[in-house]
Amino acid sequence: MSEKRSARRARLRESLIEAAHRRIGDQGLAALRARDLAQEVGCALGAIYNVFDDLDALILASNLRTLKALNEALVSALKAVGKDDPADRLVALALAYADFAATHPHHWRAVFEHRLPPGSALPEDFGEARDGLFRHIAEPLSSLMPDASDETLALRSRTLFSAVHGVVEIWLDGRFEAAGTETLESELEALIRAYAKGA
Amino acid sequence: MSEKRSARRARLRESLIEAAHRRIGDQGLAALRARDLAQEVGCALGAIYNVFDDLDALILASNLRTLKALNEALVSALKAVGKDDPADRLVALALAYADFAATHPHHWRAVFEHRLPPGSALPEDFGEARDGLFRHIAEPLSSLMPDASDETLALRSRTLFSAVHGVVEIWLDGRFEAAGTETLESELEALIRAYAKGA
DNA sequence: GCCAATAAATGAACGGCGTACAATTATTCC
DNA sequence: GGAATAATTGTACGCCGTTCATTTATTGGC
Repeated sequence: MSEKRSARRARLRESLIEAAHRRIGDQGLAALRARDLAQEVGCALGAIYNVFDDLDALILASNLRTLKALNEALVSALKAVGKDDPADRLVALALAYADFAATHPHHWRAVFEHRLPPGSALPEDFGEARDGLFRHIAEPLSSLMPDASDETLALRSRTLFSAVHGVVEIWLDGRFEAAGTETLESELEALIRAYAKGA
Repeated sequence: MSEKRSARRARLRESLIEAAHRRIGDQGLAALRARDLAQEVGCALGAIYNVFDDLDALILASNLRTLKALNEALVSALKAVGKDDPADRLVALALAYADFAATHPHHWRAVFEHRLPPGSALPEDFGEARDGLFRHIAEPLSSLMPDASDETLALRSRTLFSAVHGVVEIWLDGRFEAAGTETLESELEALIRAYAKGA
């Protein structure tokens, strides 16, 4: 059996992703250092590049975890709210999104801050995980706009997601005086209720 | 007269800001290099640090220009639209914002991408220029929500700005398939019309 | 169980970055 | 004109991600 090799490889990959995820959560993406990671997982500096093309690939792996955790948070928020009122469901999604961002600010920021070098494309699974976020919105939105085609529904979903994201982003940004989370939540709710009412 | 000294100083500052602004516009913030700047304006590498504390200060100076240009774009958009319908005015603002971002993507991104080292605060004039953007929104919004207090009006302005910003950001982001500008514009208009109708 | 073949692990070294600094040159003021 | 002062210079430092020749461990055939 040639298990020992691939098993060690997999274990190192896993340790590195874990360490990177933890460090990003603690200190933010900008504080991530290859040398720190190597020391933390107990491998040589060069060993990182044996299991990852570069740090970008490692960051993407960590960010993928964040996206999956975020997705789960949205799913359970949808489970906890009534199925009747689509506006309620949209509000629940937005509040869950804001709560996740406020609870894991560094992880959440890392997903949107990180930029690949120009020319390289996002891996497929990452794009899929991101698109999955939009889809949660499409369902209640279709109740709200019964005449809309699937295409415009997809567009509107992405737009509404982006709007909520923008509000959360600017409200949680350190450059603005940090307002209480209650303010953010009531603002989000006001935005979405108005939008739902007008749609 | 001790003009020669301060005049030279001012000229160097100006040249550096100009060069940085141009380079950011051409290649983006991430491609900005102190050595390139020094070569472009014809001064020594160390001379930069004689007129700026560090590159962050220079970037902030360039970003301040961007903010001022953006502000002017919003002002002239408001001039070109009727004063009657507040929804029209909000739409005009949003479209002008999107147009500016699409026309000067690197400059626009630099304003929001750039992060100061933790602990240091934004200069006053920068914060003022940024807050000025919100104020354009407050005016039509107050017509839309005549019962709202000044405080909630300020909050709603910031929220609506953030929402529009988020939509533009995610639509112009290279990580998403770039849709046509018309799509972005129609999405923004739909978002704001619905919001205005429901408010 | 041994031995080539092959993959993995190592850490010193590379090139590029922002910034600091001692030495040099220019400007100011009396 | 010359002492005092400020600006300019470019080398050098420390840190970064990444590479690579070398060493070490694992594998599959006999």
